[in-house]
Amino acid sequence: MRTIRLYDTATGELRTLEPREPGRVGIYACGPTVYDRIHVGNARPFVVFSLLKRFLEHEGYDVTLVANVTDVNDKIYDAARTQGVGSEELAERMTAAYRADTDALGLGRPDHEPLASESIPGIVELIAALIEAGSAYAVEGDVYFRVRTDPRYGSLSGRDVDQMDQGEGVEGASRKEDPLDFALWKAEKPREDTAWDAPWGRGRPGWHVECSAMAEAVFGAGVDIHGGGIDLAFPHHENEAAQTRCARGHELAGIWMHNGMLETGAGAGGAKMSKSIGNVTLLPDVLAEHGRDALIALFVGGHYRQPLRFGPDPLADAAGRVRRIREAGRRLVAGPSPDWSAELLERFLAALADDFTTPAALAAVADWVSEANRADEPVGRDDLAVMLGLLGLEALLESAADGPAAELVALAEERARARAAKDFATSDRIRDELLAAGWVVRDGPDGPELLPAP
RNA sequence: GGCGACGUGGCGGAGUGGCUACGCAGCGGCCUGCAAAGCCGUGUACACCGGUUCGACUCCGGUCGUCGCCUCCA
Repeated sequence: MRTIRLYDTATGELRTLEPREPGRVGIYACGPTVYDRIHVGNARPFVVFSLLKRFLEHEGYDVTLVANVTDVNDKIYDAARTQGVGSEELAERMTAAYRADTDALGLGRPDHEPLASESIPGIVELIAALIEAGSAYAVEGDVYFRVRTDPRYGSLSGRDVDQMDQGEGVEGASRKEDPLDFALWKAEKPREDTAWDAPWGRGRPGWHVECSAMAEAVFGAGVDIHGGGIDLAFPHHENEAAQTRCARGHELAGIWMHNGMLETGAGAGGAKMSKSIGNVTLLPDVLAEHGRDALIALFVGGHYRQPLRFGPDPLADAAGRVRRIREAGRRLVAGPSPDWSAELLERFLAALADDFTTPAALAAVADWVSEANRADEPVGRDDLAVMLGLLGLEALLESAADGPAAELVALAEERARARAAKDFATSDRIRDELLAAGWVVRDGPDGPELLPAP
């Protein structure tokens, strides 16, 4: 196994991955709150952590990836009320949509996808432990986390508790001992249609506590990598970390790994893609219009920690990259790759081992493609298949499922005859007809062939 | 205001104290009846100002600017 280094948000530096249990890596990635279809920004962590899992497995680790779904939340109550449906019904429908949308990315599923609504016993137990430890208190059916009992609070996101904005949240402000405190449990309210019994009263969990509970349900005492979007670092992950620390006496995560945001708009800087801003593009729409390969190529074309410009132009760039790789793939043969490939494969893997730098890995792929295109001998595809597989682009080596219809083949043959007779007017006319039917004619040394039009 | 990330060639985007990243687009050429695909060649790039150094795009300080978080957010 090579040394793998990842940037840890908590320490602000690259750290060597040293799993708690040798050979096994646990990853917990925060998933979406399901009150609507997910947008492409939500897809980034799904892609990043799915691909990280592939790489770690390639390096010989046994990897368990957990990505939760938040299905109990104020937003869900609000959306359900607006639509006049039950919140459970909406959450179930949107969870199914989330699964379908991420399935379409073609990266497989995480090993576990716990739901908050199915994790209540563990959540209640964790809250009880916090109350027992003096780090939480019940007030009128709510339970709040006592932030100042955690001396390390703020260490993940680099904040000083005493300098934090003391702005009062509207909710529960009068019941909190300290404005910094946050809700672990919220007492049932008249217009909410899901609630569970708990020792301090009927209600439902706060957002942050579910992740601490679900992570320990799968991994026990801590997880090697805990991740999600950088916008979750505070307060969500900070609060998760505090809960686990105060209830269990150990850190929740070894390495905190956060992906950057998608940005929209042209020019220098953009605006974060966000449901609250309303500049979102739904994942299924992107997949339908541009295909999953272009989207994944766009994602791996940037470093996961950096903000990524999203829009038609970046997608078109990515599509161009995809096209070139696919073209090269058409000329490859099955079997081991030539000697020159080893160095490029190593460069590729080293790039991933160095804070999962997929753009540098992709550069190795590009160089591999150039080398293969230059080769006079048939080139074996094995190493390229490994690299593309680790980037989630294995489909680029698959040939088109269906060939052209019989009448188009006949047309192409007619054109070949015209061309042989140097009747170029006819052959060019037929070529246009074929193009209109969605097929490009390419006259190669072995005769013409029909390819799906881009 | 506080904290964090960052400012690289037309666009996107890695990286490094002295040596071609890479992709897309462009230009010239080869190949082709013409295309397409491919190949070859081609770009005074590193926000600004100081400092350290034999040498900085790369280190240090400052300035300006962008983005994120500080409220739900991947």
